[in-house]
Amino acid sequence: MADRIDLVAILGEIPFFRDLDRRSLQELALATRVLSFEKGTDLFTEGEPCRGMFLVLSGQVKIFRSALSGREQILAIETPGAVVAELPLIDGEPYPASCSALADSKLLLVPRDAFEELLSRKPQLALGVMRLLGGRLRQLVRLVEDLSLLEVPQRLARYLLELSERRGTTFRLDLSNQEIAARLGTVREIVSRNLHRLRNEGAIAIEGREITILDEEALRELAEEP
Amino acid sequence: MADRIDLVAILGEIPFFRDLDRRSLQELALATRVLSFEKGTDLFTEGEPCRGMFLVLSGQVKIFRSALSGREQILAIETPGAVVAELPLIDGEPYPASCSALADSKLLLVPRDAFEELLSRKPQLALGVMRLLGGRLRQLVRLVEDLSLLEVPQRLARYLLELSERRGTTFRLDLSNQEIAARLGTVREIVSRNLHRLRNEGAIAIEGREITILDEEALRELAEEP
DNA sequence: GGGCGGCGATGACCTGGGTCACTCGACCTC
DNA sequence: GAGGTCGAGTGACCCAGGTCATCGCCGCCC
Repeated sequence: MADRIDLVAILGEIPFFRDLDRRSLQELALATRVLSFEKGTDLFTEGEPCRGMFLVLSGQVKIFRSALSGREQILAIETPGAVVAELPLIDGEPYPASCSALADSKLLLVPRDAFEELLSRKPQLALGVMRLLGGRLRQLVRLVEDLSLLEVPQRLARYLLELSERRGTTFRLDLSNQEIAARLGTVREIVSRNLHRLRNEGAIAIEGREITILDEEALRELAEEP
Repeated sequence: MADRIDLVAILGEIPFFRDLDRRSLQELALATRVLSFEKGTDLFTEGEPCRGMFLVLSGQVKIFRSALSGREQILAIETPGAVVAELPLIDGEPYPASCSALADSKLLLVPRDAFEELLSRKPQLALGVMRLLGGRLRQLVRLVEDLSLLEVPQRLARYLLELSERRGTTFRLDLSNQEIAARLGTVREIVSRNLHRLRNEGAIAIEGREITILDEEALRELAEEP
């Protein structure tokens, strides 16, 4: 029961459930289930029919597409508070990408029918979904631009700048080179080499997985288009 | 006046205006303006604040991001009946990409405030917008996958298959190599070479800008991941 | 009719970055 | 403490595809 109370509070925090009345939140909470995933396990796979949408409670998950060759491209990494897989839920199509846990994670599963029922009763919910999709769309447009119009060193520089913006001038890489590569659209070795190139040029310092931005200006310069 | 009647009919055809009542359609039509763009002219540029959303009446427009180098990546090509630039309209942010006319085109401009006003009065409109955004999102996920996980010959093969699906086994390329390249994420020369490679392998025939698919099986094979 | 601009084709060249093959160190387990 | 696993680092090699330069065709406009 204490559990249930928590859920209502948590649901209320999600941007697009925020202005739902308490009663609806409670009903929604009841339809919902907490699932745990160990690091490395799949939540769902591209093409699978949709079970429902997830809400990240703890941990971290990646959304990605993978090639037969084994290479994969990460579309997004989601942390607590984020919603995952709302898209198949609204159009009824299969999941467009796969999702797996980057760390041990707990997710709340919102089953499809519960959400649909709620949506039909509270059409203003669609406004929130709309904004969420809008955000994703902008993110993907940026990704497309990176992949198509920039070279790897620039993508890496942008990635590091992004991290330092959120976590200060010195921070630790919480992803393996493998995963950074999957995010940037390249392979492990190239990430390694380019990190060291940046170090040799004096732009950053590396100690284990700790990165310190030494010359932000240089990084920004590098992050510009050619 | 005849003009006005037409607009109502046209608006009614758009998926997410379809179940709007006649009165709202008429009001919307009144707020709206038809604009003409010559081939090659810009409708808007990335980063610009949003004037409103467009509805393609005739012609064809491309949505793209461009690099300083002059290279560009086409995100989508929109034909009559399609809606363009709904995203900045719903989140209030600037246009995320540029848009220009691939052919002489007429577009209907739906000003931001008219749409917002309508949306707030008819929240179920958001359902349609939601579906529209969902479609775009799927499209972009596919684009990301193509760019990151496939090589140019595969992208080209997929592109040709896509065209032939819509227009039969023989069709004409209505885009220049330049633009096909921008769509596939490469450059003009590479498109030219790969088209001829496909011809040499007997998969297609080329006569000017007419393409005939000779060996669909081979094309499909090539379009597979490596 | 001659000159010009746009587009496609094509050869020569270059290089970013992907692939392969190892090595090394950290950590875990038996 | 031997062996196994996992991730990082690195050198050697290679090739898809991007760049540059040139040519030829067609249509258009003085």
